[in-house]
Amino acid sequence: MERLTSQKKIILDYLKSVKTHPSAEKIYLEARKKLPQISQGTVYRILSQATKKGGIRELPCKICSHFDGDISQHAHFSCEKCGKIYDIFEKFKVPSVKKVGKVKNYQLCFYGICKNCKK
Amino acid sequence: MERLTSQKKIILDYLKSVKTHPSAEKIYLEARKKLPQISQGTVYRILSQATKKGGIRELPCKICSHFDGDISQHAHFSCEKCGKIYDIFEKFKVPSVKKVGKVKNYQLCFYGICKNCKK
DNA sequence: ATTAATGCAAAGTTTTTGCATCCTA
DNA sequence: TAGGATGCAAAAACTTTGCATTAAT
Repeated sequence: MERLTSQKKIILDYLKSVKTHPSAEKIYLEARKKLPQISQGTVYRILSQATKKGGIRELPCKICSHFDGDISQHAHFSCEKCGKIYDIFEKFKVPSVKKVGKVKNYQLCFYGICKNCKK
Repeated sequence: MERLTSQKKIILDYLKSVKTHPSAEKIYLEARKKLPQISQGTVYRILSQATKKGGIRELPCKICSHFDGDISQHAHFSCEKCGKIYDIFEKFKVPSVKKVGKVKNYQLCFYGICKNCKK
């Protein structure tokens, strides 16, 4: 049976508390503030386990994966300049793709320059 | 000024000719059939250059990037079992995200099990 | 007590890069 | 023939993994 360790709690609590879609590296650095001896391997293991279980969501991106503690269906906007990932909660109609297969989930991501960087 | 080399031609021609969204590794192996001495570094350089110029599109995925020679706006279905990436040409309405920033392009990808694997 | 989970470090993958050389324009 | 592009190999970046040890149940 799965055990709730302090490492797991700290990582998942952090992920649920932020809206910044942090990378594994960022999560590791953040967790280390509370648990200085935590290792990157553990962070990767916990993140991949939680993703598999569906408790969090992984956002595949060119450089490295980012993680989202909010598993409600929503889209993202990724700024190509500052790297920030914004949440997009506006509703949108997705096409039916039953012909191709059974969809478990999907990802919609916009790429561009955010307002902050455009100034 | 940019030069058209045989390496570039072979890679881009290949990408335009297939509908399989090959990975960089696959493209390298394919290109090597025609140009045995081509190197992986060159393949990566050509792909990233063409992506930047907008001639091809990169599909970021967990394991490694895949590339699409079709830059028309369309969605994808990624089979979690066989790894195949299908094209979805059905139209769909995307939300306006002007509040967040200027969108250059976007990516919509469905994840699930394809009909072929479900059999 | 069991045994799942961790820390550590080594190894695995994918991608990038420096540099001498080559070849397109 | 100038300088952009390549091949090669080394290095960087990200992630996974084996194993002895720790700690949750």
